[in-house]
Amino acid sequence: MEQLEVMAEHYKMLSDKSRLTILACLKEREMCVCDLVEILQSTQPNVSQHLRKLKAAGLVTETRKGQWVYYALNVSDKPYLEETLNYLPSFKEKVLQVKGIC
Amino acid sequence: MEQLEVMAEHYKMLSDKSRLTILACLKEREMCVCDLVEILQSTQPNVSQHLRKLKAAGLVTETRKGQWVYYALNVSDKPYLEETLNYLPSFKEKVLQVKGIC
DNA sequence: TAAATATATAATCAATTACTTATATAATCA
DNA sequence: TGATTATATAAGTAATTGATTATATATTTA
Repeated sequence: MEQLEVMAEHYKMLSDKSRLTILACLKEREMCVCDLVEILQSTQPNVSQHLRKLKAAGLVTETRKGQWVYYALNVSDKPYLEETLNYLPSFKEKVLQVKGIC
Repeated sequence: MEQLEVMAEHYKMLSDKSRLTILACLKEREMCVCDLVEILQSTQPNVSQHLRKLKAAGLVTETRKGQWVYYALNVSDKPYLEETLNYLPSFKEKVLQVKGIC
């Protein structure tokens, strides 16, 4: 797939409020699904499906840790994404609030 | 509308290959619809509709010059877009090729 | 091993999307 | 003024999207 198509696919990942929120949270630290369900105030399948898309597009990586699956941001090789994500509003506070729930 | 929603809407404008191409061209200079139809190898209504969306989202401005309507990039007040658009491949050559057709 | 917890997947559905074709509007020119 | 050129709008359509509900899988713990 050519460069513009890849970029378009990546930007599509940023074109949804839920996914932007997920990415903003993952900027703070890696998080498990239930953390994100809590922050997004959404359902587990909904969050899982957004994470699946982000993973398929290569924007996040997945690591199972026992019962939990942690997702981490993976944009260091995509500078046009990394830069633009720096402009997302901070979710530091909300991320701190769910710290330790899981 | 809140910040994340606005950003999501803007990124949605970048999530389509045709619109990314249009934006890459407008980085070079303002262009009329028929210029862009030529470069995109698409139809006039198709290009017009993409431009309408870009205009509605505030990413381009429109100026009629006689018979032609010129569109120009309008992202200087959206730094998270301006930066990321710098990573688009250059369309300088293709833009030069259509110069003077209209 | 059975129950509980965390996550993934599948099916469904309403809404949105990009494109096409046809037509309307606007400006220029003969 | 009528024809031509440039652009916009509208209607139709197939494909995609995000969300929901139901169910399956995987891991831990009692």
